[in-house]
Amino acid sequence: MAQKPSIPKGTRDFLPFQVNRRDYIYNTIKGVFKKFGFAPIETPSFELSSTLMGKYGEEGDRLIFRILNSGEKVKKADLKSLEEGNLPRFANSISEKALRYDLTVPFARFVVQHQNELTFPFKRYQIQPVWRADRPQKGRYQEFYQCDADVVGSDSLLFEIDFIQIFDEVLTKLNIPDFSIKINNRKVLSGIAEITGEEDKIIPITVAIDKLDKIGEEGVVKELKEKGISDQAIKMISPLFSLTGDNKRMISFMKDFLSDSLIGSKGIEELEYVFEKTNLFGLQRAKLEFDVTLARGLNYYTGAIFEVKANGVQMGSICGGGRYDDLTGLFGMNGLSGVGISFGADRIYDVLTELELFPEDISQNLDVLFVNFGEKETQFCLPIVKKLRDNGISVELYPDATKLKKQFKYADDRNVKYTAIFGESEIAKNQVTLKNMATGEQTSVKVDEIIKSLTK
RNA sequence: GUGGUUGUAGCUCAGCUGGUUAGAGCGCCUGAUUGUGGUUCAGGAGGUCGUCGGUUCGAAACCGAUCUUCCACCCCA
Repeated sequence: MAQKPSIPKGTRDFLPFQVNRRDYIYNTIKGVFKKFGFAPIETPSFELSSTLMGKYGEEGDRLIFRILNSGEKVKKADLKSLEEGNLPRFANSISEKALRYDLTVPFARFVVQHQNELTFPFKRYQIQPVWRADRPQKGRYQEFYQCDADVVGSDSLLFEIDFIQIFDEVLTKLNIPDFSIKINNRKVLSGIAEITGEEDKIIPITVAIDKLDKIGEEGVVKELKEKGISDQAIKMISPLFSLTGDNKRMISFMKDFLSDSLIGSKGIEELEYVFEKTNLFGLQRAKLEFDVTLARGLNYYTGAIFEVKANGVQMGSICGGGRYDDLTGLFGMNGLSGVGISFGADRIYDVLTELELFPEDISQNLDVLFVNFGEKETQFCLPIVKKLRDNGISVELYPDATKLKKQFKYADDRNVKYTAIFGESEIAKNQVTLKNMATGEQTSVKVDEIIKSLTK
């Protein structure tokens, strides 16, 4: 018996209307990337394990999909390591490849490998699927697409400003009514750790305060204590919990707060620059917000950190990004600063669905359907069909001369704009009857004028 | 990775403390309407109750395993 077919957890099939909607998102993003001077690249869906492992922290390693060695190669299995409980070593003995976990690390590898073929600063965009062995939830899949734009080879803050505009422009074009671009700076976070005398605990500190809006001040204090942060340090940090007001005010507060920290002051200076320059031209719909509690991608970000949230929708962040000063250093090429952003296309899809923001016409795959009346009428139809197609109009002639009810229902299901009726009586008058499927209105047009009336 | 949750027709869901032939709405197909879809009416098809095993005279229901869904952690797009 045929078993019920299924697909692995956290993966999805896409129906035509869904692919149309996804393409609409990708094309919008691509258009803006191109406008800002980014060029496309692609990298393999899987990399050598050694390229990926250890680049995302311990958590990340756990979530990387490994590819089992093929055929005879599994014989290399290091059974001794398995017995000794050394699972990473055992895994490496049977797997030397892994599915791409994000687009940033493969990009760093790409830049190092092709450094002599690239012109710096090198700006690329890349839209490809990535895989994570995470437990699926709503808006979290094991296979999903990332749409990244990065620039390497420049530490100019002008790129941070460009990326803010890219976020703004893409999401405005997609018609998302209300969204916030949150920005912070890793140097500010370092500064906080420094002035509290807990420099080595920067990660636990920032991870804890990142949860402020979720678990509240008490929760954060509790977590800080659990991580072994001194009471004195917690007391110093606590003013940050109630930091509110406009960006200018928060920044000036942080400026004082971090005045004893060189690195912290540098972070504030960078933020000030970005805000000041962005204010010169303004943004369309985005709210640009400084958020000290924002702490993402700490494993490699060194400067700006971005996160974008759609307001009024229950959904995690829809975009992220930041600056990483030495990503290519991991592959032996030092001193190249990079900054980049990523659009979470799948989440944007869910937001657009929830807010009903997809345009109607993107699910339209067929402009005209010709009714099939039989062999004789087909003779007259085919040249017209050809002519319409040559003019960029998508046309089908129904494959069988079945009853009209069925043909019209097919046209309806296909969401066709016009049904063309070219039967005996029309042929006699050298006219075609065009039925507008949305309004039900029928008009007779001369055969020579079909294209004119369809393209107006 | 930890704790929980879900699975019955294409879809959304009923189905009582285990008891004949498992239901509804929507969708689908056929006809009313042999040159007209979206409305209406009449009829029809469609289910090894996620899968495997166990308990029982008897399981959609109880137990176990497994897969899947969603949720909270962890982390993250």
